[in-house]
Amino acid sequence: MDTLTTARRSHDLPTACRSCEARHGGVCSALTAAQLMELSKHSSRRTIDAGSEFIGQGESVSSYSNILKGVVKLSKVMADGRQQIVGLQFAPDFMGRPFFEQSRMAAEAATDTEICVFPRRAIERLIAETPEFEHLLHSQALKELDDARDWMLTLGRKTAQEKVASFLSLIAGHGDPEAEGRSVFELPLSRADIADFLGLTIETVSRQMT
Amino acid sequence: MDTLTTARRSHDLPTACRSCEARHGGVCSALTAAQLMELSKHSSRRTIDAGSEFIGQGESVSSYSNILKGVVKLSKVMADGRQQIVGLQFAPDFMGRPFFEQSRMAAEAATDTEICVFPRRAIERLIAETPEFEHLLHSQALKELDDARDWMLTLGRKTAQEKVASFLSLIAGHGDPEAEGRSVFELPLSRADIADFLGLTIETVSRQMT
DNA sequence: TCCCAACGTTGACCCAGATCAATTCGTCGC
DNA sequence: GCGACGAATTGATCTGGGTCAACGTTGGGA
Repeated sequence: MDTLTTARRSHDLPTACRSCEARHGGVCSALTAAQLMELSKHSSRRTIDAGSEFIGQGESVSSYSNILKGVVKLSKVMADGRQQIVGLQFAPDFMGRPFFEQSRMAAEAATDTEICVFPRRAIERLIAETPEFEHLLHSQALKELDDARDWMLTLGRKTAQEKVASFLSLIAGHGDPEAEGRSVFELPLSRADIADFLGLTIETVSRQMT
Repeated sequence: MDTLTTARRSHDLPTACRSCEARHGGVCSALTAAQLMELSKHSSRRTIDAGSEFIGQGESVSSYSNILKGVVKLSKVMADGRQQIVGLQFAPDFMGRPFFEQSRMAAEAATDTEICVFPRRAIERLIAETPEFEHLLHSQALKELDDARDWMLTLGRKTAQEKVASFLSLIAGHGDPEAEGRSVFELPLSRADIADFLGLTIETVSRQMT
């Protein structure tokens, strides 16, 4: 794509989308300027503080969203309180389970997070009328499925030490590209979160880190 | 859909598809008779004996397939031999990772299995030209993702006893509908397979079953 | 400045499930 | 019918990681 086209296009873009990270890597990249304009009329930005849960397990949700900044934990809780994190999402991931209104897990901000929220109806219309949009959602779902299956191997067959190592390598892979090559990086999750992600206890995580 | 339409349509169908289970529940249901006819020219049936691996981990695959009968295990193996089953597929599931040629896991028939094999190219053309086809693939991917995440909770947080119970309930749910309500049903997997699925050893599985 | 609460680390002990080993069951070929 | 081999069960023992408890450390609020 040449710079001229990009420049002309961005002129027609909704203000909110002009400098949006999700505009390029995310699902919005499948949309025309006109579709973006229409969608942006019904969408809104929202910031979420670290630690606050914004979708509850079993809750019925009438919106989808894109992550613009931050890390989101997807987790499942059992009746007795045992918890397992089943996915981590980073910008510019799309959040929400297409074609199913009830959420089968909770979503909680692991760091301070910013999202762009779309009404369910608007997204479903776009899916129906723009095959390229569904294609991107499909690709993301396949990517998440690959990740989930890799993680099943970690959960089922690795030792505590290997689990922690796998976690660190996962985080390093999603880290700030500016920190690339650096030997120190920031952990977006607390020990308790890491434990829930790895199927361990916080004590074991702590011991393995030392 | 009325019976007349069905009857007329099935007249135009490729012989192989006439009595195919996957014709209705599976991805083929998104295709027109003409597309099916075209696809069937390049596709072939294949039977696989229980226990034989037909896609190796890391192998590059040039075909997709539909399961017509039987149960298929998807598994990941570590360098030292530790193995984890990361998915089970039943008729009429579609098998293969769209848009990615290299298989990240092995596929092995758990029971005697029959599949309908399609060349990669033919499927990718269909995806590109038939949004409804990609929609069904997308739906199946989302379903598999839901299953994988449920299983992560089982692997990470349940006791051996709960794992076995979850496994039995999973199998019962996919069982022969004719056996519905029956208190006895057949296990399509060996103890070793169950252990690999649950992240346990065969001894533990055996003890929990008693 | 000093609390206090949340988070993290460290230690002592224990148990679920792994490991190792022996035995039984089932089914196939002869 | 009879070995023989693989799958399943059963038993004895060991250990990785869970549990419980005490103790830093950090940071925000009065």
